[in-house]
Amino acid sequence: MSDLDRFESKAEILKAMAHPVRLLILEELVKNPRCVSAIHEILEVRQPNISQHLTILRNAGIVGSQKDGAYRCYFLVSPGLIKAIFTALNMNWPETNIDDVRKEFRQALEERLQQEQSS
Amino acid sequence: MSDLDRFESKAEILKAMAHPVRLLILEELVKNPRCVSAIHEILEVRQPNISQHLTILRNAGIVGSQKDGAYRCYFLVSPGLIKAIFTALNMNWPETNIDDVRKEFRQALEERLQQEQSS
DNA sequence: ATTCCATATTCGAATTTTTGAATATTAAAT
DNA sequence: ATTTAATATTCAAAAATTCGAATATGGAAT
Repeated sequence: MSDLDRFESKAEILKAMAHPVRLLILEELVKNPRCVSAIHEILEVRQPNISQHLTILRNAGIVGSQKDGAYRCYFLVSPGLIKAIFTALNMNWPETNIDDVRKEFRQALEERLQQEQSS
Repeated sequence: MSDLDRFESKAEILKAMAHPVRLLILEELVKNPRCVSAIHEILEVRQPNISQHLTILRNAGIVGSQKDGAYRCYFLVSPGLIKAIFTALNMNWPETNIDDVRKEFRQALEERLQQEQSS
């Protein structure tokens, strides 16, 4: 497994989430499973487009679906994952102090130069 | 602020992260600030392409940079956010049980139908 | 001054994403 | 059987992404 392959599937998940409409859908599904028309009601987006976005989420393994009569119920496959990402995005994270960076960087740079010499 | 606008900037962050090369870069920056050539060494990708990916991360506000002589040091603006997302992606989350979903869905569906009647 | 090293930018082609429009499918209701 | 409601699919055009190739910039070293 190459180094890049390790991130293939994670990039897929993030890419599938990386759209405002799909985030809104996911926010709703965090609360409850929902059918398409319920999602349609809270989103000024045409129904076929919602189905298209749901297909993207399904193909990424983020949502699953289950038929119930004429309705189709969508739900989160791993609610914990989605909740954790939402929580992370909603948090007020401290930002890096630029002076700390400079020290760390110098150190990392020196390490790299030493390795270069020893090879 | 429309409902969709609430997710505009979060989608931007996720989109910027949603690429294997950029995830690998971020994984490295979680450990230490790094210059472009250090990143280049651990990634079989041409240097201009790495700069392009770094530009995407910078435009999304995910990384910052600081000149140091001929080098340019890249670092995470909010390391906590990136770490939290990595942690979430690396966890082994339990998956939804389909039978639980059915109950929840029925309930949500009924709520929706009642609201419809009352309006 | 010139060369070398680190990094950035520009351009263009290939690919992918996005969305509306139209249409199809399937189950429920009459 | 038709109609209606819920959802999905297909197609096409516009927009955005990706990445290599070539080139540019700017600092360091000789």
